Amino acid sequence: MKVAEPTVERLIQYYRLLMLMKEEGRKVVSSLQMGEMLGIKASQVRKDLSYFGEIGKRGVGYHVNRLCAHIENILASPRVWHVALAGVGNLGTALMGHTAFQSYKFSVEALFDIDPEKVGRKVMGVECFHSDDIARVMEERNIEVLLLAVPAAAAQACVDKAVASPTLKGILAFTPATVVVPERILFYRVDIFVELEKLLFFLKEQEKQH
Amino acid sequence: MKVAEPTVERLIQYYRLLMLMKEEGRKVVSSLQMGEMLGIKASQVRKDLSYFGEIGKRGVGYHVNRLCAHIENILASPRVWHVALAGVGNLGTALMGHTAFQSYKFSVEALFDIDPEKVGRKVMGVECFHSDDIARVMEERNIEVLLLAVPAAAAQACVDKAVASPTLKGILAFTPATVVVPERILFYRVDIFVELEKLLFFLKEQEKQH
DNA sequence: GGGTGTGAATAATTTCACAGCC
DNA sequence: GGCTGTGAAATTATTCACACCC
Repeated sequence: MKVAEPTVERLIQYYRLLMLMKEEGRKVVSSLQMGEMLGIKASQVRKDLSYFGEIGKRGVGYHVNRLCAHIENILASPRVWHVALAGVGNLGTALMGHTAFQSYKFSVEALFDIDPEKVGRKVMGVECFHSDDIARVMEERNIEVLLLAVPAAAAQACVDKAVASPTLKGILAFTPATVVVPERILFYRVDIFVELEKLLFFLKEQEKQH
Repeated sequence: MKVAEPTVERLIQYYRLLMLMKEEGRKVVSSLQMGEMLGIKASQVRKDLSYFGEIGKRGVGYHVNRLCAHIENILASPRVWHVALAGVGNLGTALMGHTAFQSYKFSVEALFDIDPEKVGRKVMGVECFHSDDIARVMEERNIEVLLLAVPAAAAQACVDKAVASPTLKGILAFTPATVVVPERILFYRVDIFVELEKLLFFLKEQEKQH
């Protein structure tokens, strides 16, 4: 069955919320309550959850533990993905240090940078290689996902090197740079400045209506 | 006229691309060429641009400088927004240090943290206050936008304090934490881990089809 | 020929509304 | 009475296809 991207995005949010509720010892939750906490309509919550079978109880709601396990199962990885991080600057370090980055779904198998201070060292327990060796190291270590946290000017060159490794399947970029990626590679982007621009734009629009 | 969010998002991308082309001295570009560089269909590019009047030339394409100025005008701020950054950790510092953060559209008027090492000091030229004083400082300095880069556990408390300032109009959050925000506040989120989860999810789905 | 602008068609996504069950 | 599950309706967003202009 094919699942739409907005649905996946919300499932992840439901899952996070349910984990919190689980910790609090909460047993049952309704679609309305979940929706209110996440800014989503109750009907949307129910629709999303209904794609994967009848998991709630009519007149009652959803059993927190059960729903949690259910979503976990939907989102589960068949195996641990090998990922690499290119760009061990402030942003890269912030990512690596983040608790949510300690996931059982992937393991960081290599770092890449061009700073001689970092190349050859281990940073947070992971070996750092020179960016020139991206293709070789990625292939050797069977790395499937590249996290791109390099400066904008270096982004395209990095991608071109990574794409040379037949193991590469997906890229998650943190750069505002425009990069061209072959069709076969899944490409996602987290763009802080686009979001900020959008926020300012709609703030302006809002203001226009007095 | 109301502009849809996906359109605004793409306009920002067109703008970035055009800036690069401008630097390269390129004079003219077609919707097909822009689309190819951004992974967007040519018809989508044309539709987006047509919302704001006829700016291209049939049989020729778009004049780079002219289109650039045109989009700049659409996205322009009526004034400089006052923003504050809560959470001066690795991520916050990475943000502040980023070149794209030096924008004429907003100015960072205050930082907030709870680390005594930082409170009372200036970090990258901006005063850092204790998070307890968020409401007061935001009101004093007429701060309209809060960038939230605090740890997940502190996010809701920070928002609650910020919301107490009548000057607050929008929040851009970098935390995966679920936070509840009043309706009147524009809320945007940049969620690295959601994007990573989505990437892994669709990688898995792709793999399922052998 | 080449490329825009745009109404119409299609596709994707959300919301409604209500039957059905606890 | 309360809340889920879900077709149908509504809304939103994308893509097509072609008239029109350079």
